[in-house]
Amino acid sequence: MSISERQKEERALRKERILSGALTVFKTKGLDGATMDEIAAESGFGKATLYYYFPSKEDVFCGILDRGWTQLWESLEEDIHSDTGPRETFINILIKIAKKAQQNRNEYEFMFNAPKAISNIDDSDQDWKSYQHQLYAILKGLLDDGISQGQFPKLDSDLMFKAIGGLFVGLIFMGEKNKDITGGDIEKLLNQLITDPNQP
Amino acid sequence: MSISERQKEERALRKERILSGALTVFKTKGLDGATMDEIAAESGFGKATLYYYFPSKEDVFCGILDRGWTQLWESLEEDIHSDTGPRETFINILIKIAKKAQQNRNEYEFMFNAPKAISNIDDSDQDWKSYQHQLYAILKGLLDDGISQGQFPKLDSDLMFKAIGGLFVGLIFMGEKNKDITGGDIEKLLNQLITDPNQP
DNA sequence: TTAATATTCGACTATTGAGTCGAAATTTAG
DNA sequence: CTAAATTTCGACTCAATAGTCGAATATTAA
Repeated sequence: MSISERQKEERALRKERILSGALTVFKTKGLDGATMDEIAAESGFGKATLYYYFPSKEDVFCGILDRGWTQLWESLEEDIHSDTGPRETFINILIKIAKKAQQNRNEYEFMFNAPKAISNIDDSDQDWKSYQHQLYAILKGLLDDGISQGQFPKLDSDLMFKAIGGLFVGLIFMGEKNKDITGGDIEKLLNQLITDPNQP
Repeated sequence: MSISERQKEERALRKERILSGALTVFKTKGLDGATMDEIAAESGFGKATLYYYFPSKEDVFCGILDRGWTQLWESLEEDIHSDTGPRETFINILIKIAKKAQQNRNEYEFMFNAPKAISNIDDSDQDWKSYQHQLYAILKGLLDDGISQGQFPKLDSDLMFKAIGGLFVGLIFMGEKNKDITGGDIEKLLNQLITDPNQP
């Protein structure tokens, strides 16, 4: 008579609920401004209950990142393993991330910005970090291949990666306005700004 | 027998010392992680002395931003008022900022990233904010002009501004490596990535 | 029904850190 | 030299908040 499947699911659902509440509070109050009391109130539990599901505030925090990066990674796998050329794959992935980021802006803003604001004892033994690194490695690889195949301007790929990464983050997250950027906009921008030397 | 000129200067110097110490602590501990005790220790004063020079922690914080944005603004004025075309002026300014950012990386990282981490009662009555806005307005204007003169790709200038802003920040601040990007690199990247339709 | 198990929670504790206080040391000016 | 003004500071207060405790409630399984 161990825990039933349904019990597991409900527990997971409650965890989700807490993570959502936490995200809301983090968004409005910032990482340190958010208190466990507020998160508890927002998610509809007593504070002590939070600690029944998560051992610490930091674990709530990492829970959000884990969920986000895992989901993102999974949703990208088909694109990653497609057999289109590096340039197309690269751009497809960026567009897909952009779309997901627009649908869940708070979550993605958190995923992309929050980690910088930590200096804790997380010697990269966090799940989300491995997903993040894998994704970055894939993108870097596509960029390298694309450059060597002449599909991108011939530039140092590290530099290019930084530039595109920054460009991308700026595009999605900069500015208060929520005038939605369409997938088309992003595609156009990427194609305009990252010129393909083969297409004159 | 009011305060002498020398006294004023020394006081300003002590303030500088405190700001530098604060910057060091902010860099290692983060905005909220940094304590006034640490800042005091780092800058070589007792804590109470800090409060003799700055009324609150937030004022220390804003002091750094004020100093940074004011200096940056002043150092850019000649470029802003030069009579080169919009594209060239635009790129010159970016290159200049990049160079300054490399010389004072901590300060500039703080200037560009820290403000996001605040949600306080600073209804834009801060000096630094006005300098920041002015600078952004100038850049936006140059971009608009450049686009209408056909010196940039024909794209929505808001979008373009976000993209270039992000690209720039990514280029300077992303990645842990401190392999210095040369001014030449940046110029090359800007010219490669932001293609000039007139130069085929 | 009943006992074990799982879940919930408000009140409490313990720590941390911003800002204050009043007194001491130093500098200035006459 | 002396008194006023300036500068310095360690010790203290006080509020905020992460995390704990033990008891209460709800659910499950037999």
